[in-house]
Amino acid sequence: MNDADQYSIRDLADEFDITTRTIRFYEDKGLMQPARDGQRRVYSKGDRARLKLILRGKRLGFSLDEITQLVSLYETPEDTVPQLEQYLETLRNHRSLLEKQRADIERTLTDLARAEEECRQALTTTLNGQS
DNA sequence: ATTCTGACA
DNA sequence: TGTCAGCA
Repeated sequence: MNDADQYSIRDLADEFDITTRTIRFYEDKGLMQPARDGQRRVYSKGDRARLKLILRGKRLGFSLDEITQLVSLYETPEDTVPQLEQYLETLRNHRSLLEKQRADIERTLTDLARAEEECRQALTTTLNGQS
């Protein structure tokens, strides 16, 4: 089911070490729209490239929503400038999200350190009182 | 044998 | 995303 530029869902699943379920999952999310041979899904080289992009986005920590934006860009090699600008915006939004999460983590860390210190003091105070 | 859709102890 | 079911 291969050789030319046609791939079965299994060909892609094996190639990218993912399950066929995962590929269908991405399709449900609108990330891919493979051709059909009756009910069977038939993937082109373009579909394979798209899946590659989806997987790359996932590795970079992008949400499926962000990946959807990135994939849509790939689908239109035409207007380069607008694409790059949109891509840049997606990257900025992602950076913004990560920085917010980092800020939240740091805040939680300081709160944790404070609680820990209060706990230590309460503990030593109690021990002193008992001895 | 393999894929597909739908569903969820 | 896994998995099981009931089809084709």
